[in-house]
Amino acid sequence: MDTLFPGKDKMMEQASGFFKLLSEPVRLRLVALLMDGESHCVCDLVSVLGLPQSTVSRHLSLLRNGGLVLAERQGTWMHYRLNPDLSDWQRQTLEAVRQLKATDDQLRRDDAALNQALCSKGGCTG
Amino acid sequence: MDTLFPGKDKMMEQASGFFKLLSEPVRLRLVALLMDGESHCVCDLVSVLGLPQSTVSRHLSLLRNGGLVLAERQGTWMHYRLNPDLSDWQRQTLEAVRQLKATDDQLRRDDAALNQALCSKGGCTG
DNA sequence: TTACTTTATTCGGATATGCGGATATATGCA
DNA sequence: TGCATATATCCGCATATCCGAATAAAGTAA
Repeated sequence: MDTLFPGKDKMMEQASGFFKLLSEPVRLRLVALLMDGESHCVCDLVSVLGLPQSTVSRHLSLLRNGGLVLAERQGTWMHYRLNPDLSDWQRQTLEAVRQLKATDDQLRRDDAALNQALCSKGGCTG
Repeated sequence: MDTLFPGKDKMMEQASGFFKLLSEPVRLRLVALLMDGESHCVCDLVSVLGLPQSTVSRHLSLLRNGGLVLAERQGTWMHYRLNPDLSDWQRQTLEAVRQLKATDDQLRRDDAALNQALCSKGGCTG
């Protein structure tokens, strides 16, 4: 079941579990990518991160399990997006991540790569 | 040297490392306690958390190593406090923790216990 | 059904993390 | 010096975490 927190108190567990989800570079990159408010399929995320599909899928599964993201099937594709119903302190933490994105090279590269990927698929300029 | 992040990219490492520090219940409780803006000796923190001194000291050492808290010797005692010079996104994250404190039973109990401990030492009502 | 695409899960192994008793260090004081 | 207090570190051990190739599962279309 991919634990990421076996059993502790209760709310503390939830709180530290939330931070634990963000404490892994791949997951932090994924969350940062999903902060554009859109849904994205696993394949796009895989191509942006440049990591094995199993790795990305596993981390997405953990994020989903922790309630940070939602998943929705659309045909063959699974689309992930941020969970809009987070608690206040969780939302505020994600705002901190948004601020981090402004200065972190890796996260900015990821963002650019995602836009690039979406362009070559759908056509960009709207 | 107590790793808590062996070697990765760079800023990402710092960012996820920051969240990793908060992802451990004991450390989260410590950070929450130190958010009163005061310095506290290890012994007080030990008595509040009700955990072995070695455990508390080890976690404080990790927090210090990660730049989240500062330590200052005062005679026999070592006083820990939050590092006031954090980056914006880090400060915002701590604000989220402050919000969490408002609703988390464990963290509130800790706060009460700390005040209690300080009272029986120094005299309270000031 | 078969073939193909996308995603999820399994598996073994390397590494990281947390624990807490025991011990080492540091400081203060007589 | 010797003793007491406070803190840091060491140590072995249990558990958690991560990786990524391989495989399974789910959907689509012929």
